[in-house]
Amino acid sequence: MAKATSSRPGESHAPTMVDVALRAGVSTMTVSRALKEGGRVSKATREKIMVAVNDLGYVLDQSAGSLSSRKTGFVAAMVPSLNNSNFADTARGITDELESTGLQLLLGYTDYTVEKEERLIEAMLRRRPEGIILTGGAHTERARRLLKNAGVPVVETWELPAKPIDQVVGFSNEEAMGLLVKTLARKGYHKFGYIGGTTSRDTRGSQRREGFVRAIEELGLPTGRLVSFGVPPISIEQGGQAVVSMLERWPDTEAVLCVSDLSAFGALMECKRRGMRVPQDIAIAGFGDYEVAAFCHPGITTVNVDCYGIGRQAARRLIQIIRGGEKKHQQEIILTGYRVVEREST
Amino acid sequence: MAKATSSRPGESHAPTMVDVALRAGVSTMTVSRALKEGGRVSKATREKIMVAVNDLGYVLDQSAGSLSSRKTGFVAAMVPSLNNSNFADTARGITDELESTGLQLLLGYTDYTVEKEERLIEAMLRRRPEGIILTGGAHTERARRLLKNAGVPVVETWELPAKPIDQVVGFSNEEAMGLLVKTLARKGYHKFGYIGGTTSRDTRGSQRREGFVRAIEELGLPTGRLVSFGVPPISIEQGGQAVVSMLERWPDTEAVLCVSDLSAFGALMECKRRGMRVPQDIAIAGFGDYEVAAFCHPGITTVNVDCYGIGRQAARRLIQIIRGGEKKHQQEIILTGYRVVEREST
DNA sequence: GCTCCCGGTGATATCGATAACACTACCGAA
DNA sequence: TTCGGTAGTGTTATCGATATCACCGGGAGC
Repeated sequence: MAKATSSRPGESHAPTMVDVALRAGVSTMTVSRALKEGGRVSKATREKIMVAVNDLGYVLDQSAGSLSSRKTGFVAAMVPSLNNSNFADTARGITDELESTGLQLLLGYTDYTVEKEERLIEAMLRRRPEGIILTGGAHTERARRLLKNAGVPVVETWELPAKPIDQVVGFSNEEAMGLLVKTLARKGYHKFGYIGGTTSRDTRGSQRREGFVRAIEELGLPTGRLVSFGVPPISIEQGGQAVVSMLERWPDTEAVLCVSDLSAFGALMECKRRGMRVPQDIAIAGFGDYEVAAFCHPGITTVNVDCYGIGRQAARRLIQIIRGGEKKHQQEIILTGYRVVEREST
Repeated sequence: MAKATSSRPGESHAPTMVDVALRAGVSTMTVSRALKEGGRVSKATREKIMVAVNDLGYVLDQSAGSLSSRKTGFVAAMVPSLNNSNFADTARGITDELESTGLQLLLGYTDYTVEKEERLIEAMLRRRPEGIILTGGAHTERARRLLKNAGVPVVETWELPAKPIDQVVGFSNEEAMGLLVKTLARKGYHKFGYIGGTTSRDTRGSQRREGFVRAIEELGLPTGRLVSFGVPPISIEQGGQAVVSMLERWPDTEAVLCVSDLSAFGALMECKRRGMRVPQDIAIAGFGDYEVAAFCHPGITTVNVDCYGIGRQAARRLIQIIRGGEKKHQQEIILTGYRVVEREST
């Protein structure tokens, strides 16, 4: 019999499992089992319990549950920004993959800084997540230490870090941008310019820029046409301003590659506003294959990245490790695809 | 003295407060106080404790903390979609407002359905959030019951529900769309068309449509030019397809109003692709003032909504209630602003 | 007929923190 | 001197669930 440590009739605090157990005439342990997936409880008992649960409007308290089971059911994920549709897709991929597993996402955004990321990691770790998903491979030393101590699987995404913490799901931004350059060079473009943000906060942006520079050098094309404008993530408006600056300094530029589709779109609109023909007068390409790139006029050539897939695969890998119970799991590096999408802007 | 219920040397599970207390030579209670904001602990003791915390790499376990303090520090928020920059802004507003308070956001997306919202609410309630933020006023009966039982403050946002659950932070979508119609009518447009999604899943979309219809009727303008296309949220591509359908059925339409800027952008691009001049041949307006509307060419006339402010104010109101400890708080309805932004597309 | 095993259930001991209260110095005011 | 007040600390009792082990009855296998 369950102990009668229940609510006094007058007071109405939220019902607990004890209340349910009393009402159904069973022990709390049986209630606990009935509310779980694989709980071995007879059909009759389960029904009694469900009736009691509905009558009382009982909702399981997972805070208490996680304490005793030592499983919180949380997965923490950090993205640079919630407003970037690429990362929003990744977040959606994570959520969708987690949905069937009963794991819940703790989502935070770092605003593209490792300092905020560090604080966020610390806050998240207080919730004892069973796995952690990060964007990129740049972290503070302290963040690395915290993650190591936490002893939970970590997935870095969207890049191929030189010194991975644990798991990786991503692609080489450098190679992807290099592929874009080569694709356009093959079409006959010769004088390439690059538009990106000013600082190195956005490591993916820096890698794309490096990929651009290296590809240009390898192909023996004119170098040096690099415009840095605005703190990442560089906006549509800043893309427009940057292309103006590009044309002032190097008016004969034939093709402008941008760190993202948003800046490319801004550049495109600014060129059209100035009466330039795209791609006849100037070709423009972006990165990320945002929806706007496909449906603006002319459509923007870009690099499509499997954002949603990155999220799903990162989550899937975490689930494997968490549910697999591998004590010492293998490091795994999962490459995700990308491809150049050629449209009318080049 | 603290009891010595600590880890055996060989095994290395994560350190607990007991480990810290032992190492610092104090009780766990003192450690707990030292790690809290307003904890009254002597400077010397706090320093000893901090040394121990760093040595051990200790991180507070909030799961355990919330159980005993009966405060989880969670706020749950549900938005229709993570990929919509308007809602992303709201989510950012919530996060930013919560940041300084130590409250943490549990974010979920409903995919524009009340059924998924209901499941999400149930899942969130298991985490015992101290407050809940919803988008819109349409919920299942069961969801309403769950929320009532939970006994925590609830904020509905982005609309003015006819039957509010508790707090409200939003505006009238109907009036906002009506204002847009009247503004354009004043410029001389006469034959108005409307483009929106097919179902009523998107209640804000339905309200905007109603606002459109009512304004047209009040002004005595030609009615009936309504195109429904695609399941909300209607995409850029669908906006383009919808405007084609509009022009086929009512070729003399002078101004097309769209449920959102994305569909307006799609419509705009499709018109340009077909060689139409905007606004001379056809005027186009959207809703939401997305970044793309401001920087595409021509810029799209739209209704600016304070998305970020909705998030901040919703969170602020929750914090007031939570921290204020008002047992029976007042219902409050906070109106957020909107304004028509006229650009070249009309 | 006797084990053995297994489905179904209950009792007990935690999980890791904090609330609440108790206690000790030590201060200044009456 | 005595008393109240306060800063700093410790002790104890939970918070609400679940892991674990124990127990019981009945069918299968010999």
